[in-house]
Amino acid sequence: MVFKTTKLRNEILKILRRARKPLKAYEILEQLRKIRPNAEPPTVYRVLKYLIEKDVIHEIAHEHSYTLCQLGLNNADSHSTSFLFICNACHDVFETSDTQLAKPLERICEQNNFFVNCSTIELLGHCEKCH
Amino acid sequence: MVFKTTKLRNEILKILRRARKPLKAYEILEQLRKIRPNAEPPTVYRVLKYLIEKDVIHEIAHEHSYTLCQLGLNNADSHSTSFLFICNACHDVFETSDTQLAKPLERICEQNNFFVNCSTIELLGHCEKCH
DNA sequence: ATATCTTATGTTACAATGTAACACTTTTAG
DNA sequence: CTAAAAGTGTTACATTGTAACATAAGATAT
Repeated sequence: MVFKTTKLRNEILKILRRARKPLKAYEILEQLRKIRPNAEPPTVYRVLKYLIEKDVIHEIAHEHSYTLCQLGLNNADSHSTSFLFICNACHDVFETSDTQLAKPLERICEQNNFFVNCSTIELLGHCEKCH
Repeated sequence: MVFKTTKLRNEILKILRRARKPLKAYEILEQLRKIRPNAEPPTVYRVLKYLIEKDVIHEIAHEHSYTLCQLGLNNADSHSTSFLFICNACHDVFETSDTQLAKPLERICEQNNFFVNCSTIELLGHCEKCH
């Protein structure tokens, strides 16, 4: 699975990197239009889809937002699992990873005859500040 | 956390039960209109929100759909974790639960000072048929 | 190097999903 | 019984995402 870089993809990655937090597709579009004034939604969504497939970014489904995978690992490193903590109050998201969950998760999938692609797990609740 | 039943809520629960699969909000609305012809989106979304809070149904964020919690347990039973297997190909969803993940998940949350509400975990991949 | 094929992007138009705000009704608690 | 709270009706709209077709850029073979 080769990752092919293009001008547009780099621009969007740069926007996500600069943001230091998850962005919504239309927030990315807004930024992108500063350098590409006639950008439209499909421009953004197509790149997002590609970057998700390549495990470069995560979709945060519960928040309709997108963020760089903050960890050095990607899913080639199948011995770790990514967790996204999503605060229902302030909507902060932060990512961590753990190596001890991989085995049991693998077992659960096997038991259920399921073949996981992406084991980024979204946990909903409250962060320390909002608790 | 008391669950209060009403006519409307029961109607929507019945629709979800009959469906035997996750439904989208507008699919629920469509069904509901057969008995409540002037139902509107907020009617559905408000009930869904309530039922999610009460852990009676799950939102399947990656699919924009909603399903009855198929398991006898709810989150009062904090010793088990729900998993939703979502097939990226046929979009089938099925639920299972596991008791061995609860402890390590708890640890991860504690280590990150995070207070989980809902630990229903969506796993994306392919089901046996589509693999 | 050029014709061809594939991948990426531009563009238009729209579909699908979800919510704010206010009115009205029903239920609950004192 | 009355006031407050919870639930529902209704309108209007905001947000999120995509289909479909056109054009451009990059890769491949001869």
